[in-house]
Amino acid sequence: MDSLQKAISDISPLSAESMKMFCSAWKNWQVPKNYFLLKENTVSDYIYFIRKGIVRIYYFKNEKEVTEWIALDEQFFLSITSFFQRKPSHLIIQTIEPSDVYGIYHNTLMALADQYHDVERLLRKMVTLSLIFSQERMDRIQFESAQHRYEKLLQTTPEIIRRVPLTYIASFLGITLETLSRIRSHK
Amino acid sequence: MDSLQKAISDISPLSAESMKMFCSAWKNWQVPKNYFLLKENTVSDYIYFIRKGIVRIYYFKNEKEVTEWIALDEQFFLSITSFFQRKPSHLIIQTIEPSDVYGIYHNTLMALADQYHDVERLLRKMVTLSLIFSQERMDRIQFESAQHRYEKLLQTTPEIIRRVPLTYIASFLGITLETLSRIRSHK
DNA sequence: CTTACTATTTGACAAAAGTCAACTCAAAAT
DNA sequence: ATTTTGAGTTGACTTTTGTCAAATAGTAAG
Repeated sequence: MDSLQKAISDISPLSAESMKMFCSAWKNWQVPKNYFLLKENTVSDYIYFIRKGIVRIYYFKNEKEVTEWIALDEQFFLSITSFFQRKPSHLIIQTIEPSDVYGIYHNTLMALADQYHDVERLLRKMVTLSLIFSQERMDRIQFESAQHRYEKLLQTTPEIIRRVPLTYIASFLGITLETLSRIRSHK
Repeated sequence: MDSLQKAISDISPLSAESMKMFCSAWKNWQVPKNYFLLKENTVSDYIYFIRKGIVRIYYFKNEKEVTEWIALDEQFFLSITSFFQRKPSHLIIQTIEPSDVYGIYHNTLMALADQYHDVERLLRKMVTLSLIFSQERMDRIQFESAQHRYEKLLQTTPEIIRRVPLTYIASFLGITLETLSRIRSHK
């Protein structure tokens, strides 16, 4: 529970009581490789935190898989649209490695956010951080070459390249597997 | 003040007291065309609401203007990074038409969010909505053809195409002016 | 009504990335 | 040990969009 608690505190401090209530609301699962945390057309009930392992979040667009996000190392992740709007998800969340995952149930979280002002604030800050990531990512995808995007990923999260199959990395970078392969062989 | 209040209520209801305090915290400006609401390298102090008029939010990338967002018709807008992280903005916000604009000051908003739980919740919901837009936009830019993106914009917000110069629309769609011109002439 | 300026269009060519198919290599299964 | 399978690479070719330059249309100012 320790690393989750730290991740929370890093985003926004909570009072002792809120922290106690909030932390104890998370469930923990040990899930194998290729396990589905969220299946297509299901309403997503959890915000997750990955303590160890890797998951990818993807969807199908014209029969092809598009990787929207890859989470590892003490990161939070969720299907934003489905979780907050309570709609069936077009996103799929699947582990890439055996993983140690925490999750907080939608209704539980919302009840806590209603009850504790500081939990609501924490939630707001979490969403704000996601938004900042999302904008940065969009900027990169729109205006930087595939090569540059790959190099950036290599620089910021080399872990991903070591632990995730290239097919997924390619689609995370918004390019085809072949293009990625060519970029990699250029030196 | 009416249309602002409606826009707020549509996102999240506020108690009578919160609503009164919150609404009265907004300032109003009538600004001419081409007016800068936010200049480069300035910390952004406001969340804005545009009651009438149009603004565009853009930045420079390799000496070229990139339009990140175009807001019109009762929309909220802001420089997310700068406003929330209190960092000088690489974004520029400029009106495209004479506009009727409301703004709430950073410290005022944060004080209200601290004081009133429901204002914090409203803020969280606003950020969540932005995040959903941002993700949808990224998906479109990454996986739909320029033509498709243009048609979608034409369908959803034809207002923008009527009232905004094509240069800005092109860069909002993530394409060059020439490409946009060709798409338009194809029928 | 002209001039000057800006916005938009068009053409010729180049670059980036995608598509499809064949091939290599290594790991897993028999 | 051999076969099967899946991941990744490579080649040839196509498509989409960008770039640069020139032409045209549109608008505002004198």
